[in-house]
Amino acid sequence: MVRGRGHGRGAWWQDRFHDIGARVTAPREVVIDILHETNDHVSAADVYVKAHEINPSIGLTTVYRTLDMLTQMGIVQKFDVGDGKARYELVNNPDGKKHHHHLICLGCKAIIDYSEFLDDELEYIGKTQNRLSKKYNFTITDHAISFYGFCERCRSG
Amino acid sequence: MVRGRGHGRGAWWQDRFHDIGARVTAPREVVIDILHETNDHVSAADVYVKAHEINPSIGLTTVYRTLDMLTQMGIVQKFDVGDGKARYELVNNPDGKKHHHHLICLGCKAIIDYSEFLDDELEYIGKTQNRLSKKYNFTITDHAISFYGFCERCRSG
DNA sequence: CAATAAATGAAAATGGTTTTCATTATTAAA
DNA sequence: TTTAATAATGAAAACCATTTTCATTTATTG
Repeated sequence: MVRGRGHGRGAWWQDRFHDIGARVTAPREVVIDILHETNDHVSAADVYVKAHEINPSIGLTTVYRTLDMLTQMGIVQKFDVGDGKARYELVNNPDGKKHHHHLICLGCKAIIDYSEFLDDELEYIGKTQNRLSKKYNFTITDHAISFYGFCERCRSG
Repeated sequence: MVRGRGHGRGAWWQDRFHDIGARVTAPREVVIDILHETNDHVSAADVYVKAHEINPSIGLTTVYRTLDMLTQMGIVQKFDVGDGKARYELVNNPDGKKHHHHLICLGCKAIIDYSEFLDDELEYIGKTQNRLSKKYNFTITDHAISFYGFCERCRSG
């Protein structure tokens, strides 16, 4: 069965949209395509610039609305580095990038992705998630681990 | 040796200030006192309201500046729930509250603190932190673990 | 094809955070 | 102490990411 990275009728995320009664529209396709093609942690403005190149009629408002919707659906993770603008990235998913976490420099706000040591993580997170969801009667859909500190540059600066 | 919760001359954080050549001023004392007395995740505005009750001459700008400074020093952790305002809380410290992490509801943005299962965490985080700081030549000063999902209310809603 | 409802974009409004700058308070020096 | 140098403060203005409003367009349903 061919599914791959294509976005034809039936791409995985379109099913998710249909499930909740949301329409699959051109602007939404563009935004999701951009997220797929990016390995960065993009801001809404970043997405807007790229979307605008592809289709100048797409407005910033729609980008925000789409990113919010995707976040609500758990398709995108929104997070904050501390520089005043939210960042977005695709959550682990059939087509998406590998599960990873962040190393954030408090000096220059640089973000390093790491995806090593996932075995240990899986064990720890799985166990903890189970215990927490029981204890607090909470449906857990995602998690984030961030380490803060200083990169070499900012340490010596 | 009595240290307790007092903030007389020599309180732990004042030493930190002196170390970096920052002055110990009345507004800064007020802000730090407020953080000590709060178990919540306060916004800058929250701190401002309380500070203003204690000393009406304290301005919002100074609250922001003090919180930023404390964040830079690693005394306070700044984080974002996704509702547009930054939250602040004291990091684990001699006087501070217990090490904990967050369970964040994507529906109502409620934040549940949990501090259970710290033994497992200590093991996992300690190991991972070591490996990461070596591999990425990064000085790690702090970490955050957040679980996202839906509380009972928002799940059934 | 018509009717209904959802989605969109432009512009304006919002609101948290930062900057500016003149004043005040703190520290170090004499 | 008093004074000089410098850091910190507060009010107001500026900033800027995000949200709201609303008239228009587009997608679905019958």
